[in-house]
Amino acid sequence: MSLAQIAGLLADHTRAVFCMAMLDGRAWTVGELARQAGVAPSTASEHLTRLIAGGLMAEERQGRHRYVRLANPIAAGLIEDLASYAPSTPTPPIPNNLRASVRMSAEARARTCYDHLAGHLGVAITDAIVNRGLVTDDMGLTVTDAGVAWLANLGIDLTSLSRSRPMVRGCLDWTERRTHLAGAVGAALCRQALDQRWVERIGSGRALKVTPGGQRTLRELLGIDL
Amino acid sequence: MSLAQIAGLLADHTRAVFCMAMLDGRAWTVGELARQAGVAPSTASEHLTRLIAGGLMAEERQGRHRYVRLANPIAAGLIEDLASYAPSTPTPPIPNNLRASVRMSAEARARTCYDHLAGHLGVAITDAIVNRGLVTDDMGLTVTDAGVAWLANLGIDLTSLSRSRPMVRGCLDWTERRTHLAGAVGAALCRQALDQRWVERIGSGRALKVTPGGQRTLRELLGIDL
DNA sequence: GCAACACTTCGGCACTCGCCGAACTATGCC
DNA sequence: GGCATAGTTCGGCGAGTGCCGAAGTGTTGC
Repeated sequence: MSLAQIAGLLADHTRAVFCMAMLDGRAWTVGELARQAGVAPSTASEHLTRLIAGGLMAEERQGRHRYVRLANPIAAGLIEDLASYAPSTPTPPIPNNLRASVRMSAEARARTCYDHLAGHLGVAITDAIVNRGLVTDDMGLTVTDAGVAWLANLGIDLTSLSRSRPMVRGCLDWTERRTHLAGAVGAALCRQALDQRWVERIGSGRALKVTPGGQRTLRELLGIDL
Repeated sequence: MSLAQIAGLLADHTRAVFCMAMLDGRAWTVGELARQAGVAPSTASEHLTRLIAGGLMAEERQGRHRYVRLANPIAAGLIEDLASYAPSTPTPPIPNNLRASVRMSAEARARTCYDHLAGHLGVAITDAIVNRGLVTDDMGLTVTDAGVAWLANLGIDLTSLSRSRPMVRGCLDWTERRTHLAGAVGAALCRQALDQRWVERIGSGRALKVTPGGQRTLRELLGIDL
């Protein structure tokens, strides 16, 4: 596998849609992805076979379903990096029925994006963190000293986080069309939010709901009123 | 520009060769790159126009020359990330005359690769650092606690380094066909090596020579005998 | 066993893309 | 001015790629 071949895997519109969809960290079936991208299942199947052969995705077969997800966090980071370098306006999928519409509005409020928080909640948290000077945005996002202290206060120790990925990175939010916080700190905050029950998963998807305790905590910590 | 379009820029073998060449951080002319990749100047010219239009490269015209270099460190990081995800064996360029041959063997000994150390020296330092347990290589390179202390002793404070890029990352060395140390720590070490005169630039290229003082220091710090 | 379903394989079509050489423009050197 | 050099533009060729629908495989549920 050469650089050109890896890039070639991401250089197709349909495969790129697959990758962006799978950035939520979940495993998708062939049919779901085909619908998401608007192509025939046969086409989707062939694309996924290539993505898996290239090591970007991993599969898990269960009965007549083939679940596909991103192979590892490094692959996810690669796709996030490329996506954030492309100053495109991502197009949100258009819900084609009532159930999809309800799910989408739930996801627009709060959801996970691979391993961090996205949606209105994710952007609100990011805004608050930047406005309070915990993270600055000159020449790429960077945690400030105040931010290090703030995170330590939450029980998140920067030095114990993975040093093989950026501490903070912007990730484009396709419902808000704004940047939300990704990277090691974004992931740690998301883990914290789930562990401390600031948010809870709705069903099995990526949608989240903020608990009453979470609303209180977010107001105290960051002055966020949802 | 969409994810697929950015990836498409890197998805061609010839353009990938251009990118890898420019990872040394220098500005190259169209003709140099054409020779490097083994294509006609007309082909190279078209490729470079596309890379520049896509924002990955920047150009600077001087007389009848058109110098092209990576647009910014983010683009360089993107290419490094993709390259390190692809476990390929990069092909070193073949020198076609004596002067090129001399320059290449100097570069094979020690050179810069974008903002860190490469060549025999870069790999030797990386090996020593890994062997001494300052950096581990399970699931992506990571600085150990011992490594944090060792770097602090050198005057490199991890918490003051850019938090918007990985602390350590592997970067494939095409003369050694091995991995050398990149990322924020790789860059800091390179800066240190130049500031403290462990190494000096030979001429205006990317080749470096190790000073007598540098040899002593490397032996004391890492047990490296060159 | 049979029907419904999820997925895969295959053949074929349309299209794009990379490449070259030839002709052309612009610059530098004498 | 005249010639060599660096780079660009263009037409055309061949290879590769994405797409689909039809047919086939394997699983689930009745």
